[in-house]
Amino acid sequence: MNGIKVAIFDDNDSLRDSIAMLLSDTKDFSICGSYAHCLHVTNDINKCNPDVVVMDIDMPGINGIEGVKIIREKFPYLQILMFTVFDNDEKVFAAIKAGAGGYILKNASSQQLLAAISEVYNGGAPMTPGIARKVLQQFKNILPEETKDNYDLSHREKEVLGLLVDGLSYKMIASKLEITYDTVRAHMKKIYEKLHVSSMTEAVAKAINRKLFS
Amino acid sequence: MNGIKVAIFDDNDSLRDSIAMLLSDTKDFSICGSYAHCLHVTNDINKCNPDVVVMDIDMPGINGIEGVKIIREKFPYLQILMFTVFDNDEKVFAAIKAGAGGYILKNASSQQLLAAISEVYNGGAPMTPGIARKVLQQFKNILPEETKDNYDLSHREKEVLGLLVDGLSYKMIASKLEITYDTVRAHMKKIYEKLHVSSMTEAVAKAINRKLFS
DNA sequence: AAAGCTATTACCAAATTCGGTAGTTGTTTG
DNA sequence: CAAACAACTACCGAATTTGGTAATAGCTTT
Repeated sequence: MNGIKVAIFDDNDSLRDSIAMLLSDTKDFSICGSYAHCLHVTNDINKCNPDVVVMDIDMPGINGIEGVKIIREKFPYLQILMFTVFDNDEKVFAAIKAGAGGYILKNASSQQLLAAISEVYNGGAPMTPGIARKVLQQFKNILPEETKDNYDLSHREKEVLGLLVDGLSYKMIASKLEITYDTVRAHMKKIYEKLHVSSMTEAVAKAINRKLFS
Repeated sequence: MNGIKVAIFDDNDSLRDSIAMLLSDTKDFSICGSYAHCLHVTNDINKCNPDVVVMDIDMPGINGIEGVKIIREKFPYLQILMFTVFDNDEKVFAAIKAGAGGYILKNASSQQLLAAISEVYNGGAPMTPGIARKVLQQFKNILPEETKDNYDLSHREKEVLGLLVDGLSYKMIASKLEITYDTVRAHMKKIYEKLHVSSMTEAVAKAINRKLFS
């Protein structure tokens, strides 16, 4: 057949044509749509029904990241490969957050682009080495800290603190745990002591920031 | 010269030998150390002084992830490539958190292994497609929510909420902002309304979780 | 068996928070 | 100019939180 069907969104006409040409020359890929902007992205995709979308970022009207968001909402399983000149953290992370499945830079070779389209179609996450490193670095940073700070809370105390973080009052916690209001208070006192705080807000803030909850 | 110097840690003797053989056959790589465990990892690395470490996970005594942590502490700039059979989230994320610069599975081809060593050495982050997808997926999930949820807080309200998150009481906030206690209350009422909450704890939890503060 | 820890309940008094209502002032916007 | 909004102040009553002290029961460790 015509292989992986690709749709391109990029405001650079000649680049779009080059890619279309490239894809047409292979037997594993085919081009099913080529658009200069994302203004009618939903319609466009409905019409050409691609397997993979190649998406630029800098486009007039709706930028590529917004475009990805729109596509994600309407076509949750469609794979999207970002193909752009931007390699700054902000754009990269925004694209991933929006739901892009891969991110390669425009200085990549034709072969790399084809390989990336194929990879993203097959459930991989192709990235330019530098991009991959950025992602890994950032990922490492925001990965939940090991809860070395257990603060030695007992099981019950954690339970109470958890409910507190969920916004429950003493009374509600008592009801939920089927214990007395005064028991909840006793636990809270212990928790305050162990966390070195003296109010609900401080306890909640510390619990969340120390990744104990939520 | 002898190209990229590689040290291998893997308890499978024959696999280690295969890799050593493979590396010796190329001009771009050389093997400088081959070890069955991480028990003397610091010494080992000091002796052979590699550019890249290829690290298995399942090893007796000290596992590969612990090994990575040790290496990271002593040799912050040494690149480490995980090379293992494990493709479960827990191991993958733990390895990244520990400081691995790449993660490929043992079912990869020789060529892919060589490419990965080269890539990790050159500042990339080689990953098996499935691993990359896992990372991207998880990354997407824990990436800070877009602050689309600004909740339209006014400048003053943000200020008040910020102090609340820091654990201050109404009275303390009033004092800090040099306004009346009742004014603080007025702001709080607005904040509650905008955040759709009705207690300090809920406000704090929402503020932190929505990345509005701290 | 004594000591230590966890979970539980209880009461008091002071401090703090919450919801509602109401008003002034100054700035921005249609 | 009128309307809308942000910042500010004020009071009331009810609900909630906080700190202190005290006690019982079960379970584990020494």
